[in-house]
Amino acid sequence: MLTLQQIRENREDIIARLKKRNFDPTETISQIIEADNRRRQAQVEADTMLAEANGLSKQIGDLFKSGNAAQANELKPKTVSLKESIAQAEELKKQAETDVYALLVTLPNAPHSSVPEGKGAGDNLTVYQHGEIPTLHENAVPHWELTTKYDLIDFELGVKIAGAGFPVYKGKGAKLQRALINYFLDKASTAGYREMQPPIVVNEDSGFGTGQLPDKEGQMYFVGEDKLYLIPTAEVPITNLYRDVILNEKELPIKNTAYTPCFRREAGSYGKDVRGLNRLHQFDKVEIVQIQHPDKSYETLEQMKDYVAGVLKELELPFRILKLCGGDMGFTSALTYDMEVYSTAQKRWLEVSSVSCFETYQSNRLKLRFKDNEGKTRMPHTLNGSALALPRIVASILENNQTENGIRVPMVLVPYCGFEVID
RNA sequence: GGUGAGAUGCCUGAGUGGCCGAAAGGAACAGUUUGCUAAACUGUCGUACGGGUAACUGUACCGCGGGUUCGAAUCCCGCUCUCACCGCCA
Repeated sequence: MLTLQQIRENREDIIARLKKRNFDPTETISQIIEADNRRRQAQVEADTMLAEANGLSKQIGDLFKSGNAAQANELKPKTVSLKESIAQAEELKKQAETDVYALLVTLPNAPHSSVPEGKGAGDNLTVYQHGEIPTLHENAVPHWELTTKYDLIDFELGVKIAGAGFPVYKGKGAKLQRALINYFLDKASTAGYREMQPPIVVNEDSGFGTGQLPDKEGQMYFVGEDKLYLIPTAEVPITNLYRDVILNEKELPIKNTAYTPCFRREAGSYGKDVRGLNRLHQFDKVEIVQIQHPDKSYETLEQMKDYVAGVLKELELPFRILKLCGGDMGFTSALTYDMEVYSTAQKRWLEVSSVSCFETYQSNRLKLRFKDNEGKTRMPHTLNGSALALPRIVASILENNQTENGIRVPMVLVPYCGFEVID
């Protein structure tokens, strides 16, 4: 979430930036500042009285020790009455804190100044496009037919053992999955990311740290008996590795990558969006996460964007990169690039990656800080991106590379899966 | 699942009612010095929220939440977590 300091010190700037999300935070921000003023006032009162009470207690102790029990006992009632006033002031302070917090969590991250204006997906800015859209043979079909034709993925079987959106990958389909995961991880390692293998369930504190809780509660699978959430992305465990941590500036940037299955309830999705591999309850993804110095985070975001673009090029897929407009950005992001590959058979763009800079929005929640070279404690910026999510990559490989005689595997994956054609 | 022990600062670890925001050692950082991939010495060395132009200063925090007391790291209650042993098991 945004910090009080940001709001107090750069009020107008924050308001202007938030307006890009097509809502006016002016009122909320006034309320936050009002509540924070109340909090400060209550704290001053409480602290003053506490100081007095502490002083009295000390006096009483000294008196007892020097044998002046009678004098000490005289002072006691004074502290008792003080205690009541203190309790009152602290109650006010607590209430004001609760108010501030309740308001603060309703505010999304403030978009970066370069974020384009816009209401929705139609207003996103295409900043890059690469690759030829292939011409398919006349019997070309969408991936959900190809997966059946070549016996790669069994959606029905998944329904039987779990439910819709939990596919079973079979034979070359399963091998292709494994090849992609290994390829993505190897690429990330080469780019300097440390490979990690985190738990795929997280506790409530972690869900809060990266911003999934409280507002996206219904989107995560929850194991009630143990109060654990199935992760919707590796971003959650990997970023939470650094919850309550104070780093040294010299440690920055921190670069981690992880493959994990991802679980999403996708409540409310329907229609062509959920057909085949387009939207699943469980899918595989390799995530890259960085923690970076605030001065370098946007430079890093560009590098991460270019990194993902490089992977897509190697996979020989036609893709474009969008800079999301204010109206289409995620709640916690300050700037997001989406990568979309073109699915020739479905004649639509499919989102396969999202690369974002969160500035201090996550750090603040995580209590993630670093000591800068002057010894000052500051918050670093967090960034992450998919590199990449598998299902739609698989869908577009199948669809774009289909021929009359089978599906051609991208060159770069051949060493990983051990075959050149799916037939 | 059963039984027992424990939770203190970056780490180890002392502290059982006021002199404790907390000993000591280690690590880390800065400096001094030494002709050798280091040692010795000195200093610094928790976080958060306030007040103050500033120097400085107040408050809270010894797993979490309550309670007792003029006063709690220290006593009491509840919770969570960790460890050990047994049982079960990949």
